[in-house]
Amino acid sequence: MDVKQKVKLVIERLKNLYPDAKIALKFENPLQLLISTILSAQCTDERVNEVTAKLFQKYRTAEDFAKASLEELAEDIKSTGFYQQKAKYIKEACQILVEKYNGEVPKTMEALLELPGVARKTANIVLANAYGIVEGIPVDTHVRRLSQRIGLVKANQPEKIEKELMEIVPKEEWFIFPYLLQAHGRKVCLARKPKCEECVIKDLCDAYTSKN
DNA sequence: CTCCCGATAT
DNA sequence: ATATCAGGAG
Repeated sequence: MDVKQKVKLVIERLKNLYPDAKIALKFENPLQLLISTILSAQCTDERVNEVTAKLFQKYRTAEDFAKASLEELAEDIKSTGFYQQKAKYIKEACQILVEKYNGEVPKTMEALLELPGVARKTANIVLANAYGIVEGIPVDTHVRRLSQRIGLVKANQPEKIEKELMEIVPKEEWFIFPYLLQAHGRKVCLARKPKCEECVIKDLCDAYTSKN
């Protein structure tokens, strides 16, 4: 089957299965989304939401984070893992926001990529969910795993995977696509033990059809 | 490529 | 015990 046709069927079936698929991180403004997304590296969204519920009470503006004690900030985000790195990223990124962007989160890919701790995946998420600007497809661990298992892409590096996906996923689906794969990745197409028998797209999946 | 790194599932 | 969780920097 043509890979573009396959993508359309995958999207159609997953939309039907997960009609409410959307970002799982809780945020009230672009700054909160930026911080949450940085924290979400190698950590479940659920835990990030637990941490940010308290964090965003304590730190309300980019200035608050920029002025924060590194040790204290690290302690505040400890349970998300990689806490020393993430604390530095957040503090330094917010210092840049204060100095260059009047304390606001910039709206361009170029400006976002200059922030420490922010690469394409994080930038794509912030642009799309805070500003409605869809320039690409954020490739996280779920998007990568499912895209490879199903056989939508051949590449291994996130940036190459994103490029391949942008060529086969219709642009109007770029926004919803990663959330559909994330929902399916968390409920059915698990990393360690995928529940292939209850999967609604197993007939389209290379990993499944090659084993059965 | 390695390092950062706590919490949970298996 | 080990793999994995909305990654990114050096």
